[in-house]
Amino acid sequence: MSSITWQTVQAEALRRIRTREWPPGSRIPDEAVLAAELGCARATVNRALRELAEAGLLERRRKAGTRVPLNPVRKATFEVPIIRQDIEGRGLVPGYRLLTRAVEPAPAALLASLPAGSLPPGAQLLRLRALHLAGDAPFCLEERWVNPLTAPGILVADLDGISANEWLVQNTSFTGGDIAFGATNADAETAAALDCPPGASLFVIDRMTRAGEALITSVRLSYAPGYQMQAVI
Amino acid sequence: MSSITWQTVQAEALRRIRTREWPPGSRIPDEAVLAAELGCARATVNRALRELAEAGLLERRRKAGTRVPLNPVRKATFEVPIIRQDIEGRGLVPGYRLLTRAVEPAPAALLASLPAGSLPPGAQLLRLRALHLAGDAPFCLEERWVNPLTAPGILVADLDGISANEWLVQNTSFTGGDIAFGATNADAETAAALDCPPGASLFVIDRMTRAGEALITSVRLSYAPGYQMQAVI
DNA sequence: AGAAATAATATGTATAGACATAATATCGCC
DNA sequence: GGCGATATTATGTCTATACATATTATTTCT
Repeated sequence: MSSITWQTVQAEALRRIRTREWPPGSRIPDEAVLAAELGCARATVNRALRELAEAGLLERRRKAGTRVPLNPVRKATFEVPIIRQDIEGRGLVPGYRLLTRAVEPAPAALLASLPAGSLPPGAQLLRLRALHLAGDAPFCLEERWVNPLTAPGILVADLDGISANEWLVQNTSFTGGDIAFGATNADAETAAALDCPPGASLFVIDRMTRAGEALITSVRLSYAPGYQMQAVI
Repeated sequence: MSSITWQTVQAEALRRIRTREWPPGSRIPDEAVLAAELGCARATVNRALRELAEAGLLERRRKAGTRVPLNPVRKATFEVPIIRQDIEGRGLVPGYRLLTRAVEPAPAALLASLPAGSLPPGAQLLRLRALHLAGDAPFCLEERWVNPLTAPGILVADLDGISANEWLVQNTSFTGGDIAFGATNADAETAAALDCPPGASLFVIDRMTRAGEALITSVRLSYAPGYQMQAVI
């Protein structure tokens, strides 16, 4: 029909940014002007530019207009797959083994890393250690604390066959959380579990999820040496 | 006025997903139905649900309707800051030191990791090794290959005071790339540069950016022990 | 001059209506 | 029953218009 889609407009805007027809730091024409120039409605231009702004390629402010940032802060998006799906996606057969299971008071190290109010004083948490396998090889060691108050049913759930993460995804509703990536040298216990030399460099994900203010679960995933996590820019 | 914004609709949809009023696997009401129920236009519902689908919390297909996925693949977005800004954001004073600079043929290891056509046969690349400092402490070792064909001017650029990354961001236009995170044990040379024990576990980012098919730059960033990268879910 | 009130303006968003598109369901035919 | 053509349907998108909102520019007042 009109053949001018928001994708068309977006591509054209991208082209002008990349060719420096719109140089870094400069202000670009108003939506209304672009709409007239490109022959489409302002809403179409709006959608195109809004998405570019969300991606960090433009900066928009009411009344001040739209500018090409001098130092674009590019945003990358990555998917946080369930480990089983991650393994399957690599063409391997996923396995899961629960190593230890206990109910313990929250350790000081965990309490220190949480904002106040995440846990009631003296809270008892479910502590899990489990190993994810890819084929016959260890893939990832999971060390997890679960708050039974926000994950009711976890204490009686059968976690021998299903990963706690999958149980939580299906049975709780989190409203937020954060995630951090890092690296650490394998300690003796971890090395034994992952069947790698002590001191080997492991990719580590620390993840915390909340329901409102309250902690649902905190987990550290230590991946076997060589693991890489991919993302697109 | 109407007071029903797309954010309102989105929040309500999120609530229904979280409370399992819309259980995993189920199909949710059509846009038109929701619009009537909530008292807004279909376009408003569309924007709310579209964003949830982009975040992985809903699955939408024409004619088939909208469903709550059984296994939501949550997507997390993180910002890829310029290292200098990363250091400043941690409240430290950034520093930069160019260690070595040479023009060499592309090494086999790099060629192997690139798709065919990324580089002409026998291409000469600029090889850089540089150290980023936070205060007086080493922060990150940068090992980079730059393709002068897609980064014209790089061979005569003054890279002693400015990071090659910043030069590239300001002087080239990339159309895509990919990024991978991993961990590795510090080799002797890297350990010396980062002032850490050999074998220490380092967080590593491998990043490649392209202009169309052609390589612009490939870089490995090895962060000093203890570095963590944060993201929000 | 400096501060406070006011006007102007670009983006942000809502709406109703229309058509496009992809996927599914149904019908007719062999 | 199986297959292919056709109808149906939910989402995807564009348009024109209107009003909201944040921010900047201007004017007015002291």
